[in-house]
Amino acid sequence: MEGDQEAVMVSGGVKCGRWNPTAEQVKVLMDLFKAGLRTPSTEEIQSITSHLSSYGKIESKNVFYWFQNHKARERHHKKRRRGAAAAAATTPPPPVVLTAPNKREAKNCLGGGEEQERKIETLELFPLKSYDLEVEKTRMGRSHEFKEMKPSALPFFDAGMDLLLDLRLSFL
Amino acid sequence: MEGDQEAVMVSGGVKCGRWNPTAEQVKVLMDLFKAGLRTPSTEEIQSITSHLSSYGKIESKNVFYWFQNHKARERHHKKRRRGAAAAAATTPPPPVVLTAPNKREAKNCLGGGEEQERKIETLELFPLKSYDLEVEKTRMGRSHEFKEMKPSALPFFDAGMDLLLDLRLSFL
DNA sequence: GCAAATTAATGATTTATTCAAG
DNA sequence: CTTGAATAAATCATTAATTTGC
Repeated sequence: MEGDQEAVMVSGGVKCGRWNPTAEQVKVLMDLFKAGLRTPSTEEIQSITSHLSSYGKIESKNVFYWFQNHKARERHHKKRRRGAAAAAATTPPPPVVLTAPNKREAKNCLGGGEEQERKIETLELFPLKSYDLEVEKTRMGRSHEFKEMKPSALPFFDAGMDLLLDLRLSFL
Repeated sequence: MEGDQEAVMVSGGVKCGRWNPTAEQVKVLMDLFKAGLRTPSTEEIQSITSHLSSYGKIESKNVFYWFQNHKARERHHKKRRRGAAAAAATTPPPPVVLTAPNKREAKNCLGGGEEQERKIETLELFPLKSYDLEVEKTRMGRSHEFKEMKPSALPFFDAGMDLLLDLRLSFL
């Protein structure tokens, strides 16, 4: 039961309900998640999407939503846990806690500070972005230090033309 | 005190913090909002952005965020009502309340159902998309009727190719 | 009168809820 | 019931107003 999950939409009848992830796709996504990826950047999303497209139809937004939902539901499931003995020993401690270039600075915490953000260090699933670059990007970081900063260090404000819809994806 | 709000960034020093709307830009946006536009579609956003770019630097996401924030804050301000005669004549009742092709179906309501969704019928600010088309688009509305619906009817994520970063912005 | 410090607005991001397809 | 998709509410962060001391 794992060989024909794709090829249901986009065949001729323009039948495109919602994305139905393939087993392989889910596996990769899950691996990435387990590795610590929570909020992939635009570039990461694109990269992931690109690679996952080999397994079947997929769009950037699917990847985006997947991480969003998975993250949210992971938390929610821990709190509810149908039965009783729930979040007792069900909380597998975060694997790696390296630099967190994606979050603000470190965030003043908000929900209470349950689980800090965690970031991957080396994901060998496929060459994503070379995470070092993220340190430079740092979203927008301290923009008050723009003094001598080169434009390359900027996020990607370049845009150049909204004609191509260069919307971002960094929400969350 | 109102003629030099632009031309502060994008001059040569690559100084681009956050978008700072021009008076004209704000005016147009405000007009659109007053006309009833609350959650513009991608195409509308693009069109608006395109037209507003004549007044100064602007990106699609700015337009998107603007509507989002303005909508949210309009509601919030009504509940709090700071001083007394603050927004006295600042709250003009909704002008037109035609079809609501943008929302789901009619939504089960959520906040309580204060003000129903309202939609513009004819915005003569500039030829947007020809709102008739919206009836077809209907965001996603009854997506269970996808039967013969063309992919063009999809929200906006149509994508076609993530290679060009056609991510959307409809979260939130 | 102006520039640093403080506050008020509001642009941008994240989290929580909701809806609906499978 | 599970989960992809979408929206609204809450939050953070930066810019403009405004105030204050000189």
